[in-house]
Order: sequence, then C-alpha cells, then structure tokens
Amino acid sequence: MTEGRSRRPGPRIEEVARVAGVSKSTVSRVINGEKYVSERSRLAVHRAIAMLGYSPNHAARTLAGSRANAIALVISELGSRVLADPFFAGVLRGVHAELAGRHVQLLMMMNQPLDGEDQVAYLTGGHVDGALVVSLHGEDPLPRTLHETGLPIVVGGRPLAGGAVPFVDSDNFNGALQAVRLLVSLGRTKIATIAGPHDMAVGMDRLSGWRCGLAEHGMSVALVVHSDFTPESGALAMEELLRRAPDLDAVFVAADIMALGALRVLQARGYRIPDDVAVVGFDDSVLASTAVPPLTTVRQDVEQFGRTLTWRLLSELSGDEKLPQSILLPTSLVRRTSA
Amino acid sequence: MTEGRSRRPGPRIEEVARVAGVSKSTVSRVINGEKYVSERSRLAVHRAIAMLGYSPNHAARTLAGSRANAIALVISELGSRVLADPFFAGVLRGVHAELAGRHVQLLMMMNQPLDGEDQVAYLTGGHVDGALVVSLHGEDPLPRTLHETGLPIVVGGRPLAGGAVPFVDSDNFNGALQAVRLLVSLGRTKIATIAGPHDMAVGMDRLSGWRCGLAEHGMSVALVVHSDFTPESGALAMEELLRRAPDLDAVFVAADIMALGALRVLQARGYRIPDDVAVVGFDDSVLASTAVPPLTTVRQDVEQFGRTLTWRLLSELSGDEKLPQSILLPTSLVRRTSA
DNA sequence: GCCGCATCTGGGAGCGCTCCCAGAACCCGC
DNA sequence: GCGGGTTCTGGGAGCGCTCCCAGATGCGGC
Repeated sequence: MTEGRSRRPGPRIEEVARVAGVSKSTVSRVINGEKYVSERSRLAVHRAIAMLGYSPNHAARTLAGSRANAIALVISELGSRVLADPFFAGVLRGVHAELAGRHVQLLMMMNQPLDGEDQVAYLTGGHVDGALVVSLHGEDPLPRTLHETGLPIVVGGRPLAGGAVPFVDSDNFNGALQAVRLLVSLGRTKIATIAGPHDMAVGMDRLSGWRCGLAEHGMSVALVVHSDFTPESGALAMEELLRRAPDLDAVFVAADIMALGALRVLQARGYRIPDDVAVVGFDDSVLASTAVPPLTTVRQDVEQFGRTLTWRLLSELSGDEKLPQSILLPTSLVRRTSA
Repeated sequence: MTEGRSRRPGPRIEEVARVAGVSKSTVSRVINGEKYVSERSRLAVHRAIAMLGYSPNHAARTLAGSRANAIALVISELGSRVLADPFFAGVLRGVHAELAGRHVQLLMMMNQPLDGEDQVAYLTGGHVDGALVVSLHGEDPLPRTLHETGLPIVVGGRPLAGGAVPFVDSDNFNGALQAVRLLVSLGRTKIATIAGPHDMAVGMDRLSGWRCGLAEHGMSVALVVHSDFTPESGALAMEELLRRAPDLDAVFVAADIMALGALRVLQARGYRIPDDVAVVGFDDSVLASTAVPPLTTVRQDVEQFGRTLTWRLLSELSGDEKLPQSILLPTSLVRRTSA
C-alpha cells in the first residue's frame, strides 16, 4: 500500500537514516550542518549518504522548510542589451562558480515590460531567498522596490535610484582616473572624453574619474560628449568632439565598444593613433584586443564581479552580520597600442 | 493550533476553493487545465484566483505531482566561450520569451569540469522535466548521455556525436552556400575559406556549404584553412591562405569574429576590400556592422533560435507527438561593403 | 424500464522533507 | 545529593499541493 505513486528515482532520507542507524531527524541535521550532532552520528550519516548516493529532494526541502533554496538572477531592462554585453557573460560565469557545491538553484528571470508586477510578486512570494539584480539603467526602480519588500538583494553595478540597496560594482571612478593619468604622463594636454549616458552610474562614475584626473593637473574638463554605448553613437560623439576641438590629442572613451566607432572616425579623418590622438577605452572586452590598433583600456575582472555579487548575497542569507553594504572591485590599466 | 509555522505569504488553494464554492480538487483541475470541469466552476475559480491574487506554490506542486515544473539550461563545455558569444545572449532572450506566462522555472547550469557526473545525476534526478543544452563542441558526450537516460532534451546546434538527439540549429549549410553564390555572381573565381575546427558541427556545415557552392560551378575547393573562432587564429589562417594563393580574390570566413582578424591581415598586406579581395563572414554579430569596412555576412536569427529550442522542448513535455525530430532555421545574406 | 458510458465533483492519502517538542544522557557546581 | 544547564536524539505534525478513488448526475440506446 505504500508504493502507490510514480516515484522519483533514488533513496529517501528515511533509507539513509536506516542505513546509518539513526533517525530522520539526525540525518536532516547532518545535511543542514546543524550543531548538536555527535561526531559518531555525523560520520555514519556521511557514509550512508555516500553509499546510497543520496541527494535531498529540493521541492520537499523547500516546502517543509522556511527557505526556498534558490536565488534569482534578474536581468532588468529588457535583457537584450545586458546580454549582448560580453560583460554579462563573465559575470554569469562568476556567479555560477561561486554557487558551485551549494544546494542553491539559480533561477533566470528577465524583466519583460509586461510582467513588472508579476515579477515582484513572484520574487517576494517566497519562491526565492534572494536575488541578484543586473540592471543597466541606474534609475530602474526595480532594485529599490525589491529591497523595500525586505527581500535580500544585491545589485550588479551601482544603482542611481538605489537608496541603501547593497551593490557590487567595479571601481569605475579610479579606472577612469588611471586612464587620464596615463594620458597626462604621455604628455597629452587636450584630453577629451566620450562619456556614457546620464542615467547610468557606470557612465557617470567614469566621467567623474576623468574630470578628477584633469582637475589634478588644472586641465580643462570642457571636452565631454555623452553617448550610449554603441559603436555608432561613439562615432557620432567623436565627430562632435573633433568639430569642437580638431586639435585634441587624446580621448578617454567610457567603453571599448564606443571606442571602436571613435577609432573609425579618427582614422577616416587621417589622424594617426596614437601619434596624433591617443585613445583609451574601458572594459578590456574582446573588442579591445582585436581593434586596429589594439586598444589601451581599463580592465575590470568580470568573473570576480560575479563571484563577489553572489558571495555577498549568500553571506547575507546565511545570516552574516557586519557585511560591507556595498563593494567596489579594483580596475587596472592595460597598455596596448592606442595610447 | 493550525497556525504553527512561519508561513509564506499569500492564500492557499484551499482558500480559493472556499471562495469559489468548490473543492480543492476542482481548483487544481482548473489550474492545470484539465477537462471534466464545468464552465460554471471554471469561471468561479478564475474569479476567486483573481480576487485573492493566488499563485500556486511551486515546491508543493513539484513535490506532489509527477513534474518538476522546471527546465534546465545547460551550458556545456566550460561556459566561458559560449557565454562570451553574443550569439548566446540572443538565444537566451528567445528562450525566456518563449517561457513567458508558463509556470516553468528556468534553471541555469554550467558544466564545470569537476561536476560532470553530479550534473547528470542532478538533471536525471527529477529536479527538472527537461533540458536545453547549449553545447559548443559537437563531440561533447553530454547531450547523448542525457538523452540516453530518457530525459527530454533539445540541443542548440547540431551535435556531432548526437545519435538521435533532437536539436535545433541554423541552416549553416545553406547560409554558406548563399555566401559562395554571391561571391560567384560577383565574378570571383578564386574563392578561399577560413573554416571552423573539425570538431564543431557549425564549422563543418558551413564548410560543406562552401564546398558545395564551389562544386556547382566546377571551382576548386582546395583553399581551406581551419581555424578556431578567434580573431587571432583568423589572422593566422588568412596569412596561410595568402601564402598558398596570393592571388585569391574572395574569402568566405565561417565567423565574423575570425573575419576581423582576416580583414586586418588583408589590409596590412595592401589588399583593397572588396576590390582585390571580397570577404563574407557569418553570424551577423555586432562585430560585422562595426568592422572596417562593414562586413557582408550571413545572418541567423538568434532570438528565434532560442524560441524554437524552447518550443520544441515544451511541446515534447506536453506530450505532443509527431514533432519534428530536429529543426533547421533559415539563414540569410546581409550585404554590406566587404563583398 | 435498465444498463452503460461520459461528465463532473469532493475526499483524502501521500509526496519527502523540516522543525518543534519532549525526553534521555551527561556534566557542572553547591 | 539535587537542581540546572548543555548536548544529543527520535517522534511526528505539518508544508501545499496532485492525483487516485468513489460517487453523483445526466444522457444515450435497447
């Protein structure tokens, strides 16, 4: 009478208990790493688990327990642009690496225009224990909304409308600062920038770094054109800069992908790189090394980014107090040919 | 006594039943779209669900039912290379679009060298109903292994060691064929190719298309160099081709990213593009439009790819018979400047 | 009239865990 | 000696669903 339904394969916790000569409760304690288990029992249980090839049923743990044993990876703002970014690929790799070995599922969610509300409902409905939010637009309200519901979240990239939402980000400010210092050390005196849009923290922080670097040397911070992280807009921005200052001798471009467009315009106008104009990009994406000439750029460790993001969330979930609210990851200059 | 544990928020199925004036069973039937429910009950239940904002508990459904209500997205072979590929980003977008509205979770899994066995165990352990496998190397044994366990899977990209594993792929053969026909129609007579590696179906299929296109016109298929989908190896391959045939007048490159390297070599040697040498790439990635000169290439609809992949799996899961075993998606030529 | 079949419904067992509770065993200090 | 704690253990009541079963009802044909 007990063999009624079509069962999933594999042993149950009860069998482990029998083989180990203890109760279900004790097996459960061992699995969840609780204290108050004798060394003897712990060993017996581990042996039994290995012998039977036991693996706990996720649904049952979630249903019975107070955790969902899953976290969400929320890709905000239509997903398309985030995903097209090789940056994201590296982050995802890091996230996964950090998750390895833990019994935590990674759920993918994209923020489609339709289901904004549904998504918040789903996330706060107990289906996940926390969320990693990768948001491009700094003013996306989602991170804040989620955080206010009390759901533990960590945002990848500093949110502009963040309030006190924990985030992990690359040190964009210092990366840009280093780039400018390099250009100055090379003797450049008329240093422009192609910045990102106003509504993205990543763009604004790089712009601040550029400003600060110039200010250090009393140089003008007038040569700014905002652009939107596409090669085409990078090209347009470069044209605008050249119109305003045909004699500029360096450009700090806030993303490699825009630098590609800028490079094309400079070359078309007959500027030699780096002789006439030095160019520094940002990201050290694959585009940088394949560009002609290969691009000097600011490197960020995207895999580390993903690992840190995940680590921060999991630590919070496991009750770790005194965690840093937010974390900045170092960036470093990569010298190639363009500067 | 009934309010014992810390509960997740929201109403239970029992409350929906009470409000709708029917039994739990009937509510369950409505939710799962079973037949044998009167129109009257169905309406009442829908109304109650809307009123209460009810959403079924995933863990409970999974535990009680015979389905896991989740599918896995398995990124095979170290993940790094697949992910860095913008191709993958589009696929993922498609996958997600197709999943929208269904109560199916998307679990991310990466195939790390360590946990090959664990992964198979996890996937076949009833945690998911099926899997989408995105595999780069055609000879990866994972798709076949999984398929043999009986787990419904669909592979993105034709597997070489596939056996009868269902897959979805772009029509690489015809894409290459079209590319060659274009080159022929442009009067080119010495058409080389930079092919992908031997162990990837995507490379081999494009190579076959190139061969076939040349054979149609009785042209030589001798000018082949294999490469590995990086710009650097594309450059090396181009150098090799020029050594063997300095007078070639066209190259079909099996990926835009390799074409970038080839372009660089050709330009460095003083060949004019497309005047001296016409170049056609494959993928229509972002690289193609930003290349100098903009690359004529073969386009594949990556989002459609993801949608189709998912559709095929879900159809199988819902018991659809007479599904096509595998599906090829059309590719089309995009004319730009390089040919 | 009656038997069969299709349609619809509710009751309730059970999915495989976690976590509460009660209790056993042991140590400590007075 | 006894009360108090800490350490360890097993029993068992759920978690919120699905799905089997039994039963009620309606409708057709003989």
